[in-house]
Amino acid sequence: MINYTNILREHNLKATPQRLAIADELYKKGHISIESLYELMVNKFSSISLATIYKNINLMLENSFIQEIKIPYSKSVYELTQAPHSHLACEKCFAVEDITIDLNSIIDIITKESSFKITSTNLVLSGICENCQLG
Amino acid sequence: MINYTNILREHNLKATPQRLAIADELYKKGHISIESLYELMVNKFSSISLATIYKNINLMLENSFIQEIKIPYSKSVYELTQAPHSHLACEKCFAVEDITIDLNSIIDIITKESSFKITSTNLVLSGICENCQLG
DNA sequence: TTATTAAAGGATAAATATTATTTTTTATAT
DNA sequence: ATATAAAAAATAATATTTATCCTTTAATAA
Repeated sequence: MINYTNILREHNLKATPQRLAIADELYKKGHISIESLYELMVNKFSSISLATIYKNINLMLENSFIQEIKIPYSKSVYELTQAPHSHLACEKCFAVEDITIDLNSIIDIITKESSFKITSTNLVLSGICENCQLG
Repeated sequence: MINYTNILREHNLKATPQRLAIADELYKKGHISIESLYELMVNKFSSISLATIYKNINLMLENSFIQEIKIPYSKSVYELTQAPHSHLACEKCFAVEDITIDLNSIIDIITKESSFKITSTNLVLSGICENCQLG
């Protein structure tokens, strides 16, 4: 179990128990939606407010402690900030997996062909995950 | 000016004046958010209801007449359904451009390396558009 | 054409989702 | 240990999206 106290502080976020719990859930689950996170947090802090979830998610986003991943035909999920990577989104069970894909060649081509200056990439590949292919 | 009557009907959508106007705006603007679309439509149909916008957008999505594009740190925009393609999103002026990128090699690699069955791709490249680089 | 009918639009209420406000509590630096 | 700025809790307020109900209309066929 990782202690996120210092990592939170490095992102200018006070290390409150609620935030440590959010970080811990994000670490354990990998990707969580707002509503799932709220349900998980209520188990740990019975009196936690939904507003606290939103305020923390927004602050964590602003301070780049977490990232939002927008999924087609589904709700956004959030993850701890890591090295840039892409995502696999299962259309059946809505699970989200990380995947590292080298997009540099694509960026190079676009940079040469157009005048658009790319600063970040967001790639979500939708389909059916291994588990759902079996069932 | 394209007449979308038949195209709407092919998607099992009645060709009402409101829908023809929505199609026309999507064609002209390329990508529009819900609120922008509502503003544009009020100019043409002063008594149009916001619910009509939502109902039509949802129906058009269900019938694949349009697509939703989820943009990082911004609101979704909608476009007429075309051949699959990717998007360039300007972080400054929030304009969205279409761009055709061949992602087949990437899909092939993932298909070989993992058990995930990819059915569609969603790539949004964020950055600064040509216009905003000048200003 | 006109009549019929299922569907769409308008108005508005209701439900969800998100943000703001106020007071109480707490993490952190001194 | 104390002071203080920030966070949490408890709402209230907004914003966004969907549902409802009644009226109007597009599509179909006689």
